Amino acid sequence: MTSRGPGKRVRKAPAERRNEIVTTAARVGLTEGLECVTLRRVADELGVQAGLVGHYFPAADKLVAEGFTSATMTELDALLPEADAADPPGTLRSFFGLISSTEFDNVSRLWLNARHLSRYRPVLREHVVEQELLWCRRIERVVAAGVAAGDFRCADPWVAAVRILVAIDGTTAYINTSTDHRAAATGDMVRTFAEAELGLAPGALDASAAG
Amino acid sequence: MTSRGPGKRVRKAPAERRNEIVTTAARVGLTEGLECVTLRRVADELGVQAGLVGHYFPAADKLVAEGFTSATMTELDALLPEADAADPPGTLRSFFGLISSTEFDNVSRLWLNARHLSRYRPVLREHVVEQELLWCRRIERVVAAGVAAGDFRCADPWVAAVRILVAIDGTTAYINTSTDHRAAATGDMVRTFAEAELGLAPGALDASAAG
DNA sequence: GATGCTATTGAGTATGCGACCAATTAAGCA
DNA sequence: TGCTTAATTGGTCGCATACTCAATAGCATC
Repeated sequence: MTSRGPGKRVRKAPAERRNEIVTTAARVGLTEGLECVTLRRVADELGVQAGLVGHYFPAADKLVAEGFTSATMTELDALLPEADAADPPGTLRSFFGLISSTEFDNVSRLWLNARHLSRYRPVLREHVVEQELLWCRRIERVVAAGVAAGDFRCADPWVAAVRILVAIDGTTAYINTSTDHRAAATGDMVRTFAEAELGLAPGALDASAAG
Repeated sequence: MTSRGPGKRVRKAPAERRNEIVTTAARVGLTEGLECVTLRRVADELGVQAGLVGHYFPAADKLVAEGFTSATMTELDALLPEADAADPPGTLRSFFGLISSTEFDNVSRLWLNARHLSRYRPVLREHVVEQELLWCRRIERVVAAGVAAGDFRCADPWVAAVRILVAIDGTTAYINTSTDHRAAATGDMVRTFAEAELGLAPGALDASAAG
């Protein structure tokens, strides 16, 4: 839909152009996979020539990596807004509710994608490691706040955050294969695991439960 | 090392040739990644022309899928031999010992690789789903045997097997990225989770412990 | 309105992939 | 021993990628 006639040029400020390139890369990466984030694909999406994208990203790896970071930062802010410090149990209830909906599927695919691709692309790997730490710290902060408020009970918020993320990544690992076969066994696994890890009663973090 | 002079032909029985092609694909896929399993790469490895591999696998997807299956079947037999039905706790102790060694890293990478690649390759996906079920059933059998012998206590061996695998896949998800950052928090997570799931005392499945 | 800077084009190179195929030749069989 | 079959060769083609670069043209400034 972003099509102009051939030859017609739209000249933009470098910062703006670069920004829309990264945003496009993020969208393509999130919906179709990081392998589809190519100079041509992003250029087509924006209705410009591939050479232009190549001008802003002389190494395509960097484009993929920045697209990934852009996508995950946006998603994290939607899942765990940095703003609300009050009511840690409510924050986690909302969080577990969101990640168990099908809208989170593309995010699961993106993480799986990025973690595998990091095997071959060092630039991407650095970004993935940084985002993993960022996500973990964001959860850690909520846990720590809950512990301080007397809502949660756990020895080490960092360890709890790591383990909760491990549980999440374990259940989402099957997003492209046998998700359905396992739904019965893993449906509430992450939430109940988190409740146990935080010294809560079963169901305490259930978003769909009354309360 | 598998180099012959140019033009020299070695004619083999179709079954034998096909078998060594699949075995080579498995090795390349396990050590370098399934993306490296190409007609040319496998042909070079065997010292034959690419056209020959294409003759046995008119669709390259099938080669990748069969290579994956070959690799995972071999690994599963090494981790959980079908033979030993006696001593379920001992079987699991050995299993957890093996998967926490660095020799299991390539297998972790392979699963991560295959689960992502399944997004784009339906033929591979079918094989991955089948292997996931196979691995799960193999664990389920050990759990069921342990329950029957009075060693373990759990409501549903299948559910327990699924959850143990989820824990494993969660911890191995970081194999290409920030494994080290998490080692402290996840080192014994799989084992202790399994012990809880099977109604065992902490450390009961520790291979390195005395006993 | 003219000028200079540079964002942007459009075509180029090189590499790797799967797929295809006629010619060759090794090996089994009559 | 000679014949037949088919495993194997050694190329080809089309397509997609990243990357390079001289030429072009939009925009701000004078």
